[in-house]
Amino acid sequence: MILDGLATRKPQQRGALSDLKRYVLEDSSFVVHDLKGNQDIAREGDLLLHCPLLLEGFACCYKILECGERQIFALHLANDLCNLSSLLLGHLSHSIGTLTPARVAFVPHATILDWTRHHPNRILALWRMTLIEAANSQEWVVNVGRRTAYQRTAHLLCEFLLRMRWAGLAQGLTCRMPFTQVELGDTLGLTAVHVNRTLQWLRSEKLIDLRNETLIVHDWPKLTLAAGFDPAYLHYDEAVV
Amino acid sequence: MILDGLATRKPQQRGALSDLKRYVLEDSSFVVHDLKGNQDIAREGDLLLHCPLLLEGFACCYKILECGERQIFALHLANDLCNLSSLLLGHLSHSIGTLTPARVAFVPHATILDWTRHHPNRILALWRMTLIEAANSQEWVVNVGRRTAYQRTAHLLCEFLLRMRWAGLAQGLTCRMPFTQVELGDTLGLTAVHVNRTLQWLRSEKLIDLRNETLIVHDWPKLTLAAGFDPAYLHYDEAVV
DNA sequence: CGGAATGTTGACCACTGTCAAGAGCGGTGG
DNA sequence: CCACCGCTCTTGACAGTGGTCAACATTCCG
Repeated sequence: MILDGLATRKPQQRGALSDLKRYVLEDSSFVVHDLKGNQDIAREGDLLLHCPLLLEGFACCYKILECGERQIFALHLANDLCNLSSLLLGHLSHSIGTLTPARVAFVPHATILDWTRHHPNRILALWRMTLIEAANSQEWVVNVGRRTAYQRTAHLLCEFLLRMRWAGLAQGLTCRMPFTQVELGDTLGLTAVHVNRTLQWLRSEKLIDLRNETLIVHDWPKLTLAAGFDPAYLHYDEAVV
Repeated sequence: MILDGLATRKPQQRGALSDLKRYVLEDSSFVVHDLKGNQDIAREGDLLLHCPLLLEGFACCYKILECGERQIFALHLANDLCNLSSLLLGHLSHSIGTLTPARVAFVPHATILDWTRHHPNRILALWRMTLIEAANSQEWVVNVGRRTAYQRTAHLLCEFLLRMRWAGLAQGLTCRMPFTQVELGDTLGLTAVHVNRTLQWLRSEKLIDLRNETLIVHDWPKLTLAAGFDPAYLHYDEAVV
């Protein structure tokens, strides 16, 4: 049943990521930065020696094209590890930036590697996390490649609400969503003007409300239907949280 | 320099994947299937107990929408391991299918896990491989989200030729590319009709030729320029091949 | 040789982008 | 406290990229 995903879930620590987070916070080798909105955490081409762990706020992964256009392909909520690829891959092939004021812990690679030492399962947990991110990007290709603006926008809202709920950051069908329409456009592969039109359409259909940085879903079943949303790709049950 | 990526490379075995392949072929626990074109290797929702290793031919990862449209988000050449996610993630969130007649070895998860036993670096090599795939999907989001049909098509051709070269499957600026325009459309998020128009445009600009299942690039610098192609996201230097 | 799949072309259309102007809103400084 | 400025949202007119549909050509293959 399509409502399954909305089943109440304990937002508490339940997996490897919270364990890693505890480990990191005990160690004192990380640095915390308070950033404003719209600031880069890391840039394409950078050679990172630490992984950004988002403690508060919202961040995203993006690329900028020659022509100056931006495409966001991943949103990060509080508690997300924003980039694990630098652990193994060398130069970043994308940028990472904040969308709102944010608090970011820069965790040295060495700390993460220490945490995995003698615990093969922990490596697998991190690997699993990157696999889930890959599945997310793949769904996003489908979204941008084959869905209309209306479906695509609905899809983003479904995904966002669900992730916020899982993170314990939603109340019922309501959650904070403090992004400008330009930022939503950069995520959806649309212009801000068209995001505006699409949101109004979704509102006029009584599916959602998105105002004052707050998302309210009025009709989850219809929204998921309109979006063609199937949360399987989020692999929540297997997530490391 | 943008031509760097074209530097001649030894296509031979040079990394973990060839090592894994050798290991697998010595073991006899895998099964080889000969498939026709357009056949599924695995379907969304399947619970795999083995990883498909493509020995010959071309395959792809894709999803089908409710409306029946297909989006391909990854192409696989001979020697590619088509899906590592089943090793850690349970039910497949996408389908895998052949594009041409193909020979596929189904390698039991256990065999792969055996191969990693006592070799932590091998786990990292596989993990790195999945990270590179994730970077590929991310670039593809940018492609589909922000580039025009013309740029996007040029980009696919750049990526494809480069990967074929690295796999030792190209001669100079020529390689096999036996896909229908419908399949290219499913990859590019375009209709077959528009793929046709776009390819003709690229041909009229003397950048490429794509006929008889053969891709010929006439002007690599102009093609990469038109595409805004930067091969960094392919992480070739770090690939496990 | 004949039928199916694929490629090609043209006419037409609509989804989404572009441009421009104005409204609302919050922050800052005089 | 008010004026002003900048950012975001909103709206409308218009344009163009890419989709749809349909017919026909070509290639492939049994």
